[in-house]
Amino acid sequence: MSDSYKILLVDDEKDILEFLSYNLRKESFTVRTALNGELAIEEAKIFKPDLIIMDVMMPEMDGVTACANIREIVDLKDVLILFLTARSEEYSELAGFDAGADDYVTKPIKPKLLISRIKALLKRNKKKERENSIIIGDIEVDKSKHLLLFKKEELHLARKEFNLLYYLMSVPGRVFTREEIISEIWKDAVVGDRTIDVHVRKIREKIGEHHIKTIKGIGYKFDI
Amino acid sequence: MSDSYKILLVDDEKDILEFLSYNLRKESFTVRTALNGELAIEEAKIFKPDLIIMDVMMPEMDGVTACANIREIVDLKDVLILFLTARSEEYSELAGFDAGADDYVTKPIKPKLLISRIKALLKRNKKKERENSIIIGDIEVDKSKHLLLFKKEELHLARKEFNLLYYLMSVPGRVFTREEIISEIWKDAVVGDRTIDVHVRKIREKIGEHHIKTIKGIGYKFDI
DNA sequence: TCTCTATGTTAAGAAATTGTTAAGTATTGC
DNA sequence: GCAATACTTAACAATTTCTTAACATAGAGA
Repeated sequence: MSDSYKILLVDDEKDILEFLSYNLRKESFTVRTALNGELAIEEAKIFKPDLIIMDVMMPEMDGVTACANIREIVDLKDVLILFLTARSEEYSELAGFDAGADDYVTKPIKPKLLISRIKALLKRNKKKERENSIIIGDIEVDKSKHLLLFKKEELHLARKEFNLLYYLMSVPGRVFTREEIISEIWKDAVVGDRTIDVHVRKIREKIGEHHIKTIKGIGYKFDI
Repeated sequence: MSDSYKILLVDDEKDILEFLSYNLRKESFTVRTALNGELAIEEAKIFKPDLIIMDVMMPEMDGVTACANIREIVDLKDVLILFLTARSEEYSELAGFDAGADDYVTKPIKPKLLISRIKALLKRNKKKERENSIIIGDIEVDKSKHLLLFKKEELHLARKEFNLLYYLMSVPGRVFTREEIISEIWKDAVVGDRTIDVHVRKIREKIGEHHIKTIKGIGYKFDI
């Protein structure tokens, strides 16, 4: 998996924390631990993990309560939460899902299974998040929102401009020929020679000159 | 559970279908069955179940493929899907979640466990559905009460206006195309070009101009 | 350096899209 | 069935987007 996901482990048994930490770090996750729900919340606020793996039964504050509390925190409301439960605790499962858990795994824990579950969870989540959005340097384009953020400022691009920028940014650094651009943005329509240039100019007006480079005789490319 | 949820059972072994049907009907679920993925899709289109319980390994079309296909069907994209897998098929689990499964249960099946899982799933889902109140900034819409609070003041929106606003607010910031809006609000009916605009205008009259943004050439979006 | 060609720039107006209004049609509740 | 409300349409206005044409400029190769 790409750039090291952060996982917060929460269990009151140190043996389990160590055992899981070892296995997760071996998979190159970044791991931190907490001994109960209360500590977990404090740690989560600072650590901002991608995933919290938490035992349901814990002293001080149990997993379900902790989970519900975490969901109230704006910064953490999208964090993934996976519960560990003893095989018999069927009740927990229900309560856990109600509190907003994303998955649960029954003890005794098989590391291999747990890791495949974790990867599945992270993958599902990633897919949702990044479907339409391209972020490069200080430029972010989101197709589903038709949004261009340039230095965190929202700018408006007309449809053709937006599609053109999005197309160029889809493979940064790659040169797109004029023919490719026309067949992507204008489909079958016939347009004059200067049309692309004018659109490029308008984009450059908004995000600066240097991001879209002209490759004379060939086409254009997006560069950082 | 309230008014009899509909469950579609899919397995190539008739014994299992009968065994599960019996147990589920005892819990007063409405049950139908299918013998493979292909038949399941056909049945699901008509039956519109709340939940599909499907074996991963099946002839004709396996569960994962069927699941992926079902997720493509608009009417069925929110149906719950629970997989049955042999204990050893760890692979299936991964593939299943990828294809959009909501849960899975390993064989051999313990009816009691399965039913508690089913209830948990349905409960989770119901909770989501019932949370049909959206609060964004000083605007609150509650679908079940057909209520619009704007700056704590109760305003009246006609049905189409309400549905349109609610739809746009369901994913704030996301642009909904005119086609999407029409197929959501008008279903199959054919309406003229200006109809949407007129409704948008009426909503804007009530909640102000800037919340619903026009993205020329694409559609509309709700923004804070 | 000169020349040729590809691209940059500008402004104008054509084209496309949406906004607005009012009137006509349909639906709903009583 | 009537009145009131909701919804749709059509005509036209307003706005934005897109393209073009004319000319300017830059860069590669002779």
